[in-house]
Amino acid sequence: MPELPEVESVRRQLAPRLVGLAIDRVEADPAMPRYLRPTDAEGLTITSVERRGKYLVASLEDALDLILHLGMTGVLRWRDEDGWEPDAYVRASLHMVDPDGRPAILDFRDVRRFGTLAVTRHGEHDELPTLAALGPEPLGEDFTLAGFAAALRATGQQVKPFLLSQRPVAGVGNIYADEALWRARIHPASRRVGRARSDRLHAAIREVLAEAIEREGTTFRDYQMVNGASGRNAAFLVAYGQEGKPCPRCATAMRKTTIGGRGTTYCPGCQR
DNA sequence: AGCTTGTCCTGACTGC
DNA sequence: TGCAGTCAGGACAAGC
Repeated sequence: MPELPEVESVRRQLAPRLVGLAIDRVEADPAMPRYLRPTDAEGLTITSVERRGKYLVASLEDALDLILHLGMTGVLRWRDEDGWEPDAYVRASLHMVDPDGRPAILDFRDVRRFGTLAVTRHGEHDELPTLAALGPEPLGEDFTLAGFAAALRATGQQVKPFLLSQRPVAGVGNIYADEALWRARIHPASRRVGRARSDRLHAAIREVLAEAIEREGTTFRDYQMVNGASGRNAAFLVAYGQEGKPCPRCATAMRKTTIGGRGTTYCPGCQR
């Protein structure tokens, strides 16, 4: 499940090679309802490859954005490189030509079809409501203690589903929500998060995401980078997927439950 | 308007 | 061994 650290790791591998290339042709499964005008990218040069939350946003000539969301199982691979050959799960491909004249084909493999591929006018993301309403980048200066505290105070939602909504902060998914809430000692179902706990959660989100980026993401099952490598963060998880193991802080057995319809692992001993 | 629930999707896993 | 049922969770729409 690619979250911010996974998408950032992909972006860092992708950007140096992609910037400056022209997209000659886009092959995309026409049956995918979340693919919006992908062929509008044809003939246009990529000028930058940025990331907003879990979205990859490539700027194209003519003031267009090429937006890619990896969904649950999305992976990008260069055709016939690093041991990759396309299979039945490739839903879209970008056909380009490297500066040396060789074809460069980027395949988008997405087993569960939850991914998004869209071309929009630059900055006009109303067709992607979560992107349009996306909260601040957690590692940027717009993610402030006061703003985060105010957002938590204003909502009536449980704290974990609120984080997953992408509105208080961008890029936190199920893995890093569990990790950050554990680190901040906050119960994931809490509806009242005061300033002290809000500040702890703010710091915890930044820490778990920054550490995961350093380790190039968490590979639980599907996630891999553009060269096929796995992330190295899975061994450092203390909450997500750690049901039954002793809490590293208080030794209580980690418990799994469902909150907001999502599997949630937390420590009943020290997350209140 | 905002929160909650259900839906999509398909491979992996569980239990009989 | 085979097969049905369940689970996983991104975003988002429908329902309350």
